Amino acid sequence: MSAPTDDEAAFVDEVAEFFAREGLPLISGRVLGWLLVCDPPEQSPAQIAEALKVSRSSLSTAVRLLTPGGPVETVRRPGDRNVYLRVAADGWSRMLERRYAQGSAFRRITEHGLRVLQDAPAERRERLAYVNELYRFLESELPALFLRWQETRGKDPAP
Amino acid sequence: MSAPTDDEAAFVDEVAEFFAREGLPLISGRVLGWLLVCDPPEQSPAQIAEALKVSRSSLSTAVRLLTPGGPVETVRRPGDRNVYLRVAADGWSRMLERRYAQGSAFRRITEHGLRVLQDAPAERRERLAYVNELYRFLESELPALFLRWQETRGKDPAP
DNA sequence: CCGTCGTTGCAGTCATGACTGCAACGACGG
DNA sequence: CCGTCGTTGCAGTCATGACTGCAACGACGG
Repeated sequence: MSAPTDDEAAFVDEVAEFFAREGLPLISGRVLGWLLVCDPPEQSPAQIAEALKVSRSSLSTAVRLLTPGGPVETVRRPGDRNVYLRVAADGWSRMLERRYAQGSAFRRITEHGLRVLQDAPAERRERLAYVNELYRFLESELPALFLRWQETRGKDPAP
Repeated sequence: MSAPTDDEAAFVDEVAEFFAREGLPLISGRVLGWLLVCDPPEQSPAQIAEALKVSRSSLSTAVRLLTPGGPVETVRRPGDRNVYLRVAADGWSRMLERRYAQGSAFRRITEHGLRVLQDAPAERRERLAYVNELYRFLESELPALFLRWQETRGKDPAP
């Protein structure tokens, strides 16, 4: 109940490994994986720390990376001092949306570069201008993509 | 000519910093930034190493991360033993496409998780099933997005 | 054949950050 | 008021990987 089976542990590690390649600490990834399969689906930090065999302090910092606007949300129950964590209904698409939105930061960098080359011949600015256009294209198209997702599937998040 | 101006160096570092956050080594990011603005646009490894003040060996390994199917390509000129590097005309969208395609790896992980929960009640599988659907959605939509980009803009890459 | 170039491997340095374990704190239900 | 919980800060360990500098090599134009 509070400990993962071998198969579940293997899955948890796969998830962690995947997100580690994207810069997330290993423990954060394991929390994410565990919250996807654990039973019950809402667990207190203490339960998670025990299930994953990690110290409470590192769990606390690991959760902080997942919870403000991320794929994990916090639940409080009246008359219960414990805090519970669970995967947020729409948190995953929010996370991906935010990751893709990172591209606009790079769009701004390319525009800085174009300002630096302000007086250079057009042919020298071409490379940067091309990349800038690509990011502007994605920036204009991706929100519509996620909107379409919300419409088809994301409408019915459980309370 | 072979050394960046202060403004160019600042731009190069911005690019490097951005890609460093995505797991790319600092030097690789600086090479990428430099190749976006340098003059001439094609430079030999020796020239780049001098412009960026890095050792040739680390430059060589840094370039390897950018060049096989990445945003940088290698050019050889007949009667010239030097190798030249430049940003590939369509390399940038290829790079992003590949990055987004990474999602299918995670889709496979979610399917592994669903197999692990094969005998669990449907309500417990819900969380994973939702994430799985989201990745399947993106996997089906993103290729069309890049295709549209190729059609509108990517048609005329310089030889 | 000589000299330069790009690559690769290796030893070694250095910075970073993930993680643990402990202590201290505020919150809060009993 | 007591006890547990979650959080935060801190010191300390450990692994990783980025980078340098050197040596060795093959390729190749002169």
